[in-house]
Amino acid sequence: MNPQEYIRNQIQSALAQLAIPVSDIKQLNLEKPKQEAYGDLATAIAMNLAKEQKRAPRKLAEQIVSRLNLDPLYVEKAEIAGPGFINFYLAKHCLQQSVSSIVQQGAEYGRSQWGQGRSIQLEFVSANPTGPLNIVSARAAAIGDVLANCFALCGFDARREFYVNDAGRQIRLLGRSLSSRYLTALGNEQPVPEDGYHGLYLQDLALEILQRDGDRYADLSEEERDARFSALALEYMLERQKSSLDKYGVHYDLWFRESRLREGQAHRAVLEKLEKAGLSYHQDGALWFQSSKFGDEKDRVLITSAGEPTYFLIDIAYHQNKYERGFDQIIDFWGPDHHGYIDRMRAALLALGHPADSFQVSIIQQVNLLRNGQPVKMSKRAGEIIEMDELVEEVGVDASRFFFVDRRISQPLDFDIELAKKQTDENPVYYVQYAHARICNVLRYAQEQGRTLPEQADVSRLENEFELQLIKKLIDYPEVIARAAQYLEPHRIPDYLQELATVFHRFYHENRVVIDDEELSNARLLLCQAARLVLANGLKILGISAPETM
RNA sequence: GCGCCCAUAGCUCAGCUGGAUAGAGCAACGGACUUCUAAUCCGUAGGUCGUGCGUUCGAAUCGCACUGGGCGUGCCA
Repeated sequence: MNPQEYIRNQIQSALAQLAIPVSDIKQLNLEKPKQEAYGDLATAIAMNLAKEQKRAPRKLAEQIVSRLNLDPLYVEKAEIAGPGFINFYLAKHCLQQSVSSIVQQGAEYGRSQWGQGRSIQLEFVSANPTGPLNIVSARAAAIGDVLANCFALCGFDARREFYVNDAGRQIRLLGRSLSSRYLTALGNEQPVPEDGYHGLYLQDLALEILQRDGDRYADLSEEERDARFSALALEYMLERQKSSLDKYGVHYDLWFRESRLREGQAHRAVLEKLEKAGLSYHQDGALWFQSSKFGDEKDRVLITSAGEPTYFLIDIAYHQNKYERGFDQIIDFWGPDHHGYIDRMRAALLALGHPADSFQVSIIQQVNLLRNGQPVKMSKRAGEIIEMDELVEEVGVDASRFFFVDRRISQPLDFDIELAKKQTDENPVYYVQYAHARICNVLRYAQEQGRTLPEQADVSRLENEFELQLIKKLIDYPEVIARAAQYLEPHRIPDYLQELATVFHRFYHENRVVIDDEELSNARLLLCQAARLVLANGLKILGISAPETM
C-alpha cells in the first residue's frame, strides 16, 4: 500500500467513526502542499465537509485527527493548520522502505487495481482513409495511445480502436480522383474533380498501378473503373496509415470498418429499437430521431427523404456495436470540428438505454501548423498537408510524442516546423532521457568498480534532504498515472517526469553514489535503481525510448 | 443569432478540479566541472491570472456580462 492509500483509508475510517459518510471519493483528495513546511500530503476535507455538516472547519479537523490511528512508522504526525487543513508528515521509515518496494515491483511499479478488470475502449485518430495521416492525427495518436497505456496499468482491460470510414461519398470521390490520375498517366488527360483529392500521393499510386497492372483498367466503364480504383485506393491508404502509426509506436487492437456495419445492415436494429421506444417519427419524407428529448438542441435525421441512412445513424450503429461487444466504458477522441456532434451521440446512446457515464468524448484541440511563425493552411483536399511521417522523420518519434502529449488536450497546439527542428536539442524529452542515461552510467560505473548492484540495502542510511526529496517524488508516480487516466490528462506524465528528472539531477549533483562507505553506497545505488525504474516506466507509458547512454 | 474551446511571466505552458505566499521550461543576467556524463546544477530578474460584477470563511479555478482569438451550428461524410 502506498502512503496516499494508507492515509485515505485512515481518514475514511475516522469519518466513519464520526458517522459522516463520504460517497464522493473526490472529497478525499490528498494534495501535495506547495510549501514544504505544510507537510508531505494535505487534505482540505474538513473544510469541504464543514458546510454540509454545519460544523466549524477546524473543530471538524480536530475530530478527524483525534480519530486517526496512524502508524508512526508510516506517518510521523498529522497537524491541523490554517483554516482547517490537515497536514500529514510522512515518517522517514515509510519513505525509505518505498525505495526497496519500488525496486521490488520493478516494471510493475505504478500499477493499481482501480479498473478492477473493467473493459474500456479508446477510439482515436479514425482519420478518413483518403490521404496520408497528418500532424493532427499524430497528436491524437500519441494521446490515445498513452491514455490506453495508463488505463491498462490502472487495472482496466483497455482496447485501442480505429474506425475506418470506408464507405460513402468520399471514397467514391477518392476512386474518381485516382482514376483521373491513372488516365492522365496513360496520356488521356483527365482533371481531378474539383472537390476530389488533389494530393500527389494519388499520382504516385496511379503510376504504381500502371507499372503493375498496365492499361487494363482503361477500357472499363467509368462506373466500373471508379469502383475498382476506390477499392485500390482504400487499401493503399489503409496500409499507408497503418505503417505511419506503426513507425510511431501505435498499435491498434482493431481497425473497424464502416462497411462492415453497412453490409450487416446494423442500422436497422437501431431503427427498430428507437421506433419501438417511440423515439422516431416521419416528417418531410425523412425519418427523425427525437434527440432533443435527451439533451440535444434539436432532433436529427436518421433516414433522408432519399431513403439513405445518414452518417449519424451509421455512427449510432457503430457505438451500439461497441456496447454489444461488451465494453463497460467507451471513450472517443474527436477533433474540435466534431464538438457539435457530442450531444446527439450522447442522446442516441441514452435513448438506447446505455448509462450516461459509460460514454465519454474528449475533444482534442487542433494543431496549428506554423512555418517560420506563419500559419500553414492545412487542407487534405488541396494536398497541402504536412504528413505525420514527415514530422516523425524530422523530429523523431521520441520528441514528437513527448511534444504532443506534453500539453493539455483542450489546449490548441502551435507547432512551428522550423522551430521544432531548431529546438531538437532543447526539447525537454532529452532532459528526461538524459537523467535515465545518467543513472545507467552510474550503475555501470559501480559495476566497473567491482560493486554488485544491490537488491536490498540498508535504506535507513538515506536521510539527507536530496535523498528524501527524490524518494518523495518517486512515490508520487502511481497517483500521476491514475490521475492522467481518470481526468484524461496525459500531460501530467511528461510534466511529472521532468520534475523527477530535476530532483534526480539535483540529488546526483549533491551526492556521490559510488563511495567508500559501502553501506551508504549500496543504499544510494538502490535509490538510483528505483529512480531509473520510474523514469523507464514513465517513458514506456509515453512510448518513448529510455536510452542507456547519450 | 445560438453553442463549444481558449485567454496566467517577454515566449511555450503547468496550477492536482474551490484552498495556504500563483509555479516550471525556454529566452535574459550572474555563478559552479581536478569528481559516477556540464545534454547538468545553483542563484537573480520577470505577474492587474483578458476586463467588470457576483457566489463564500476563501476564486486563476465556480456563475453572469463584456473584450479578444479559434471552431462549430446540413435531410454532408
